[in-house]
Amino acid sequence: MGKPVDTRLRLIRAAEQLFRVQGFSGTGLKQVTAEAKAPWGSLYHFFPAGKAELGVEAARWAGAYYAEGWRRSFGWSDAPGEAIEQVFLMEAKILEGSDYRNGCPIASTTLDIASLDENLRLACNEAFDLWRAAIVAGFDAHGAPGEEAEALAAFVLSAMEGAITVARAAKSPEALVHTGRYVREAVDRAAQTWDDSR
Amino acid sequence: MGKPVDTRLRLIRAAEQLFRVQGFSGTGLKQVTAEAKAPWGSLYHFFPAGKAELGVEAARWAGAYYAEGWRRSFGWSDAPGEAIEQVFLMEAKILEGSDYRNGCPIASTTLDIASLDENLRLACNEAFDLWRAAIVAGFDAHGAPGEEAEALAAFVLSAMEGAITVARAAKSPEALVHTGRYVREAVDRAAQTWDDSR
DNA sequence: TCCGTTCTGGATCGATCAATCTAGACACAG
DNA sequence: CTGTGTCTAGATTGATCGATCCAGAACGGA
Repeated sequence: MGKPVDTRLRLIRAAEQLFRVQGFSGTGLKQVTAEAKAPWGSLYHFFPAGKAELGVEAARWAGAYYAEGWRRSFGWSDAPGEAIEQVFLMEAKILEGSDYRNGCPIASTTLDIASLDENLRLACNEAFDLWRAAIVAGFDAHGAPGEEAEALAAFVLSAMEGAITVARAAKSPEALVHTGRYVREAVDRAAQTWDDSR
Repeated sequence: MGKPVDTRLRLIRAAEQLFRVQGFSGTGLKQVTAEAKAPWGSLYHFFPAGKAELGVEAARWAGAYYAEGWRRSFGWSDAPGEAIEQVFLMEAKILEGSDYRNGCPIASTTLDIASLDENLRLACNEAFDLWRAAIVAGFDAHGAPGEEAEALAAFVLSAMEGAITVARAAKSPEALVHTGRYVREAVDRAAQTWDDSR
């Protein structure tokens, strides 16, 4: 049982990485098996429904993995605004370190195929929702009212996704740096009204 | 000369519309010619370098077209923050009216191919830059300092692009509504410090 | 009118796509 | 040992991809 699960996970992770660079439609299944060093036959053994099923699993995996990253990030600072700005700056480092190839697999899958495949759209939405929930939890811990936490988290997530897109087109961290600063200010300003009963 | 220019433009606009829905890689050239009601041979007559050249022209067209939209939007209100929030709300209406298919052609092209084709990446960056410049001009008209106008415009553009992406995955205008409100507050707060010598 | 350029309309190509199918390797149960 | 189900390995398929090629229609100037 060690090998099979391993191969399945390697396929998912390879797909997720390729989707980040070149999107869902731009990624061939042969490329995925090559990247994962997995046999072609295994792909349809683990994902009988083919590419769409692999895409759903890749979205699920990315959703869970990066939600954990958001959760951890709130431990970086007592001020939620500062913690979130650090996420923007860290993302800028990741992009720079990959020559601006390493984007968001959920965003690229959403723009490629969310309008054509309802299952994939739902999987992408669930991933975004996990991230949004992780940000909401970070705000809740600082005593934010539920409604404001939800709206603010949607704003943080949207700003992050857009800044990554613009930064990749420009091959420059500027969009992430500037956006991170304004997002931080918005969060700080909102947090001033919360009763910080940590 | 009427017909040829017309066919060329129809191909560009058909490509731009299809890229919005299903991305660059997800769009076939045969689909473009069908949508444009243009003969297959004309495609390689007007765009000898093929799909990449068509993508560059589509990005250029969208860049110029929507830059004009940003410029007009600043006429909607004397307060730049309010004008920008209106753009977010109008975009929400556009998405709702197209069942969340009608996204941003530049964003989807960027995530699909910017890492693989340098010319297309530059074309996408130029489109984003035109939009950013249009927003900067709107801030300048209200007496914003140049450096702050640039940073704030990068933030506005990033937030808009990301909110569109998240809204499409969710098939809901919420991300655009919430993000628009926080962006408006950030712009209003910045604008208070400008000497409005209109 | 005639000629040359521009554009159209498809046939066609090799490559690549996602997907199917089968044969055998392998682990484990009895 | 034998039998059974899981996973591997890759050949193969039909469809579709982007791209090439060419014959001829349409147009405009001489």
